[in-house]
Amino acid sequence: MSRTYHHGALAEAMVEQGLSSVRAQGADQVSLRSIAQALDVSPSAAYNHFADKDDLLRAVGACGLAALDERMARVLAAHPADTADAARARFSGLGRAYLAFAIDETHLFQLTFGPICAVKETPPEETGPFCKLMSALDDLDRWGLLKPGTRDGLDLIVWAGTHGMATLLVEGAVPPDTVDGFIESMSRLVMVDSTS
Amino acid sequence: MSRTYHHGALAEAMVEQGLSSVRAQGADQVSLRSIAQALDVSPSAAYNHFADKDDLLRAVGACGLAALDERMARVLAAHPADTADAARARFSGLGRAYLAFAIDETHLFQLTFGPICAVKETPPEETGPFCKLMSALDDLDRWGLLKPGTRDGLDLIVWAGTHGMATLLVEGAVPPDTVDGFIESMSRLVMVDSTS
DNA sequence: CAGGAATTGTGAACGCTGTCAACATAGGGG
DNA sequence: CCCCTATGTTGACAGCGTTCACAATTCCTG
Repeated sequence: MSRTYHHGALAEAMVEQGLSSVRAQGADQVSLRSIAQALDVSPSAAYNHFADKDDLLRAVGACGLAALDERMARVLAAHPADTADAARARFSGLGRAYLAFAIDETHLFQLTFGPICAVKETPPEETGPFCKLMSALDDLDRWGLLKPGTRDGLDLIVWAGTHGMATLLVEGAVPPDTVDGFIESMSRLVMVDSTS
Repeated sequence: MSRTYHHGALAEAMVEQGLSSVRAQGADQVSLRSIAQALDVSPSAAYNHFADKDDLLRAVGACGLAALDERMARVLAAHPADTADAARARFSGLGRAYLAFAIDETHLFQLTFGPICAVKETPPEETGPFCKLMSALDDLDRWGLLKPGTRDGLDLIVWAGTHGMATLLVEGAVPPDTVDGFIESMSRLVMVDSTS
């Protein structure tokens, strides 16, 4: 019996199942056992591939970070950085993508940036989303669109602002229809006046 | 036996014990049973005062919000808003207090702004910390310290920025020694040039 | 091509958890 | 004085993460 005694790719399958379970119910409500059951596999099988439940959830969270990064990469692909307007579009587009991810992947966002998946290990300079945000600022600077003398420290302001707005959205402290105003205010604050 | 069959103030005692357990271990690691045990009380006693574990944790999280609010209130008390410099000090002081809370009450911060304690119910205009941040902006505006025409939308920028910086600190994505730079950049960005 | 080793699965068990129902105790108002 | 309500206890339940001993499969080596 059990022609498929070996699952073959249990690790990937569990991450995938974990991904959809987290999306559906939030990481707090997901149990290792339920993931195993959904795959017709005994719970202890997971321990051949992951150290413990948190380890599995970390893998799921990493997928979340990758999904966010992909959204932002799509924005960059859509706006080649060859004009000043494109640089503007890249900047606000990246912000919008970040916030859109928070809105329609709330649970995944919570896991990815939650206590379990400490970003501690990966320094910010190497995580895709932060890196892309920074390079968008560099683009703006290249086209002279930043207010003079403000480049220093702007990384942190923009990153914290965007990430903070995302968490406020996720917590429900602020409704989704405030996103447009936020992006516009942020742009006005950071960039030189566009009505010239 | 059991002279103290009735505890008398179990609800408050459980919140207090929950508070110190959360501070020590983080909300994820705290069990209802351990709180009851620390108070020499049976676990089910909790259900006379709280609907379930999350309800108890919400009460603890509310204490966290109150603690943050108190820190910010102390800043306001220390700087009466009667000069332009005081207005500046109130603004940056409130930001520093918010971030200091995130740094030395990490676990409590995570609970207070985490998935369990949805701020959803309490609209932002009524939560103390946000309200104080807003009024500090109004103070700056009154003294003509804001860049002209930027008042609108600044609420969200400043709130999201501060809260975002706090979560980055809590996640360990950014070290505590970046706080000074952040506050300074934020001030420079929001306020009119101070070297006049 | 045989056979042992490494990999990857199972099953039963442990202690812990949140929660509930049935019951016991205490204190206050008719 | 007695009952009612508030507040506590006891015991039980299902579900959880995790571990251990073991079985099935695959792979490498000789």
